Amino acid sequence: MQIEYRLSQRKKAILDAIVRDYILHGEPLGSRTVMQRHGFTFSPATIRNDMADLEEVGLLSQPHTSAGRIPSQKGYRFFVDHLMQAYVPTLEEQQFVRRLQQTSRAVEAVLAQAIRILSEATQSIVIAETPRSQTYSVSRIELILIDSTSVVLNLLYKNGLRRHSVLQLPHLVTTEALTLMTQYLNAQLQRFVSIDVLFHRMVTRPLEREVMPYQQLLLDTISEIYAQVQRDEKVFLSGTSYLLQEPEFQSMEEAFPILSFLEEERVIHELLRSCQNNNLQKSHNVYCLIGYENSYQELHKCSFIATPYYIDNKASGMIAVLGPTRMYYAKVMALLQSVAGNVTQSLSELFG
Amino acid sequence: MQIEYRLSQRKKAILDAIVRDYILHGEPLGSRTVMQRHGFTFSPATIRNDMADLEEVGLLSQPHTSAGRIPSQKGYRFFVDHLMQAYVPTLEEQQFVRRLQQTSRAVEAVLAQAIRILSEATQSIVIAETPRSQTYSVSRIELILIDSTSVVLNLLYKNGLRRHSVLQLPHLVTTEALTLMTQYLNAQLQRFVSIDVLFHRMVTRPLEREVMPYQQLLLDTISEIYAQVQRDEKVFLSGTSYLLQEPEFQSMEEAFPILSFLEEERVIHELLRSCQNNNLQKSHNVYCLIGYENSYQELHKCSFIATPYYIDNKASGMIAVLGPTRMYYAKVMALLQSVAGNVTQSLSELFG
DNA sequence: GACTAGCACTATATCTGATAGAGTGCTAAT
DNA sequence: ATTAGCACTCTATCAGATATAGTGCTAGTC
Repeated sequence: MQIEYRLSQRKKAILDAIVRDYILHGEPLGSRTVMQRHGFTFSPATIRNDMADLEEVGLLSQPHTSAGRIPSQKGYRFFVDHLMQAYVPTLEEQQFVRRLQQTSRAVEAVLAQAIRILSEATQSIVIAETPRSQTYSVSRIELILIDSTSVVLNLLYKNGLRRHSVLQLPHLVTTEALTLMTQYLNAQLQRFVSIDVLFHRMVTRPLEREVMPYQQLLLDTISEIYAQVQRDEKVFLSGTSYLLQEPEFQSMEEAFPILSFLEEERVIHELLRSCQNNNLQKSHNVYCLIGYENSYQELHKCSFIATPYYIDNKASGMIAVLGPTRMYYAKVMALLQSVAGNVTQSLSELFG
Repeated sequence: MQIEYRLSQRKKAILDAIVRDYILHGEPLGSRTVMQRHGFTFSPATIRNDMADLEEVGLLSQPHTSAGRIPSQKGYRFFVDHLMQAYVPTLEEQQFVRRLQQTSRAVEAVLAQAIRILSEATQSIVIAETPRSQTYSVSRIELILIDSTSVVLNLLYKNGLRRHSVLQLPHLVTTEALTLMTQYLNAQLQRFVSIDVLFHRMVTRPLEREVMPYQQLLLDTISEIYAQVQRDEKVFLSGTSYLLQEPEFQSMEEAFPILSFLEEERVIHELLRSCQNNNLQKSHNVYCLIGYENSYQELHKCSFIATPYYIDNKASGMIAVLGPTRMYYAKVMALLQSVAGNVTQSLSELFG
């Protein structure tokens, strides 16, 4: 992705000016305008020549012959990688984003509020996922019988957090069976460290002889636990309607596929996960997919900026901004990081 | 709302034809077209005169002088109330809608699937709310201590359902305190029947002397229980992007306010509840708000069709379809009722 | 009196051509 | 290497012409 271009300082300056200006105004830039608006001392003709060169290497493009130039997707990429200056949020923005501080006690509520704030601040679509189950590693499982088919599942995490929930089992359970299962599951957990691994082992391999009588019950239980741990994995969306305010998405042919795409929770999940799984390079400390770099065809006219939030020093889930490729990258990246930082902090207080 | 018009049979037939045709094709109808497409034996001139009369009483309108007529919102209302024939779903539709039958065990999953099916079948936005807390009436509360600050809350409902959840209390609790509280709460519940009433009494009036030592704990507990019961009240949305496929919502000025409106969960809740609260007249057995009849200004160009689903013979929550006023009312109403019926059935099996 | 044929009238949509404006590319001069 | 100048190109916009779809009204018919 990172292509090297040998560009003169002047060409870089021109490209930089065009990208910044286009992001702001959304209109193709002619050579005269570039000169006037950005205080260049060369003549328009010089700029024209440079622009022609920049177009040749694919960093700029022209909607039609007699229009000005606009950045190509490669142009945005070069800008983000080599030209972009960090954005310093205004005081208002800082305060606005910091409203997250005093928060409620549920992870979901923190995230819901965070994406709302961020989508309002950036006037873009914001996506977040709840913490992935792998990130809290379970240190102990406790099962407490409350009636013949319900048990309290008490998960103790390495980070000190504990979470209770109630399992509804399909069979009758006895206290003895439960005690045995608890011991067995904890012993297994010691060996295999994570619920995910444990679950997959238990459903694919035969069980030890001593617990064979409880085989069905045990499998049901671990499945319920696993489901419980997975169930909470949700996706939050905010600000989808902002997309319609962008001039490039005014017409329904452009907007419809994207809004449809966002209705598929499963796919959004995939997208959020793909960043970390594919070991994507970070730009300015965030994951950044510009246009075609995104493997989802529906998002080829969008840019996607994502960064994780942390629980217990582990990247636990993603927060992402989705907007047109003509996006105020510097600002979005700054505010996104700021909000993700606040989320990390809120959650660590919550789990501390 | 129900205005009486004295219309000749012929005028009714013409209005009926125009509304049905416009719903299908979306284009204004001229007198000739009405005659040809709907097999009228009168001449266009006659139809023209009738159309002029229908316009005069406000049932039709004309986009501009030399265009055909389209139904006004009053026209749709008259159509729905007096002209519309019930729609009989095709076999495919019946099968499609019936896919809900084999369902999962969670209320949320049933609703999520139901609105997805319905929005696909009607190609419209569909909204549903989770069952309102009042509708399950709680017959007994059980509290079981599992560690010093967590208790299992076991709610037994009159309909036989039981729901477990875990409360996280802000203070330490002892077994004795818990026993006392359980007794007290159940006694109160006997008197005041519903959790809502009980909660509101407890927070607004002084407590009995015998439980005064536990005042704070008791208030925290009832608040947590109430919050627990309320927390589940969510809104599900499906098919928002279908709105953009309607010709009347192609331009972002039209579509944006509606999509923004739908991002406010709170307001949707209000809307869904307002139907039953305001004791709205039903048309064809469903609630139906056409255009301006809706009190939310953002929805003045939409029609809203809603019907409750039932748990334990009580209307427990709403399912609704939102679309343009130019909506295939008969079909939407039929499919909506069919899906709502299936939801009622699925939930009653779940709770049986 | 209810209906209809005929016609003048009107508004929109669509096409055409003309014009202005913005911007380019190229050439020749500095 | 840079720039001034100029011919060229494409788009947007406007005016005018035309076709089309529809109406309303009048006068005549059953």
